[in-house]
Amino acid sequence: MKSEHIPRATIQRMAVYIQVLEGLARDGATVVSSEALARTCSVNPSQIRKDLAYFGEFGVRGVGYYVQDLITSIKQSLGVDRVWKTALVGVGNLGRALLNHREFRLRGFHIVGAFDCDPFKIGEVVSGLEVICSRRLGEKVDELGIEIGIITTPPERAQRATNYLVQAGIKGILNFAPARITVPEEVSVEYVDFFHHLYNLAFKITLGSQIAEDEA
Amino acid sequence: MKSEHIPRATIQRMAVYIQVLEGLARDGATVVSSEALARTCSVNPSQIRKDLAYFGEFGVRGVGYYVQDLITSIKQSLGVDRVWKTALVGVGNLGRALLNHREFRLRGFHIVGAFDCDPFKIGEVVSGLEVICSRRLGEKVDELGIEIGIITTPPERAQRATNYLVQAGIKGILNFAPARITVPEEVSVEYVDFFHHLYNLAFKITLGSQIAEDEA
DNA sequence: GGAGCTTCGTTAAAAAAATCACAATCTCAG
DNA sequence: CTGAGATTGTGATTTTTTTAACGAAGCTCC
Repeated sequence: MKSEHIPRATIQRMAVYIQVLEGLARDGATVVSSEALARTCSVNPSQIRKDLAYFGEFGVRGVGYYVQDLITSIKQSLGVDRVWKTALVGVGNLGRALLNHREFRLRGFHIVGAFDCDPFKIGEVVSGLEVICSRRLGEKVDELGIEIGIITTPPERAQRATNYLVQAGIKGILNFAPARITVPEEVSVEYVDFFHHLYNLAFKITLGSQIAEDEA
Repeated sequence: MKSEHIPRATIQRMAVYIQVLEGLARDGATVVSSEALARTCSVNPSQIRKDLAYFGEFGVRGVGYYVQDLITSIKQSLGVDRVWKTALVGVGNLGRALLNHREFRLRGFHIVGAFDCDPFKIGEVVSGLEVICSRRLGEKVDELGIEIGIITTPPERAQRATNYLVQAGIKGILNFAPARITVPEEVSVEYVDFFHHLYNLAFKITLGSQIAEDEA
């Protein structure tokens, strides 16, 4: 099929598929059917086939999908079959935790610069990286070939960090700060907000008990 | 309206509305129209009115929404107008960062227990909490009135942590481990996965440059 | 107190997404 | 080499979600 417009929801699910497929690969599975994969991901089998069809034909009729090949194909399709260099802005609790998080490197996202505007933090070495003044983002982004910025500042400093990153010519931002940020159209933003998820959870739990009460 | 079924997407947006409204409140705004709110959230004004209508009538025709009242109403609707007690399982880098994260308490999510299965960590005090053996989750969940579990273990230990939490009678789980977990139907799960967001970002950036190339 | 302006809540229409259903095609056994 | 069984890819259908349109309702100013 290889369609033009790909639903946002599809992309989101692709990441889930990768996660599950990698688990299957660890467990030694070589082939998986859309039905089996669907069960683990809690989606409809047709959904999976349709999602994959947006990117190409990866399956074998009568057989299913070869796990390793599918992982590779999906990663290629998403553009995560290569190394992405990132800069982290805001070396607080969360920032430090992310800098020490091995998984980033494992998944091809290399944090190659750590930035902060606090003079007491500048010069400190965290996880092998010297903390650099945020004002120097421009030169460093060029020098190190950074494409993605990770914001872990407090909310009130998120927009300033954004501005530095945008000015430096970054292409995408992963924002952990609990604040909306504004960027020019050509820059992509993704928000990671624990509280969104906690709110969802609280709502589901509250609703669940409400329904239970109604039924009783 | 006060409808039965509320779209998942609506709930997700509610969290965004709260975030933006709290920003507006900080800036001293007392009233906001659906149109103004929509612009900041990058959604359609009708969308906002419809989303809010699922929960009740919060606006005043000809005026808009009173910011503080709306925040309160939304929080009530979502069930986050109270304290939720949570337990964190997995005191690694990320776990420590979350334990030290003031924002949790601020938003009504109190982490009242820290658990780990590593004997070297048990007994250690992190952010005022003594790390307790994961096996003792059952007694502690009861004793402390914990309703939500936060998993920050490595992926291979996520299911075990889940089992302890489920057995302890937890109602919801926020899973930071990059692995799918299985739970009984009555337990809700939310996944926080940075890499899902990074994958989305990578895809958007890749696609963006592809389109640019096509157009050029 | 009422005309005019504004903005909500809600119904109707449009668009998008998910699901179904089945032809196409692959494997494998005999 | 053929037929049975399995499972994909995709067009058709259904469901859900989003957007548009408009009547109802409140404020302001005369």
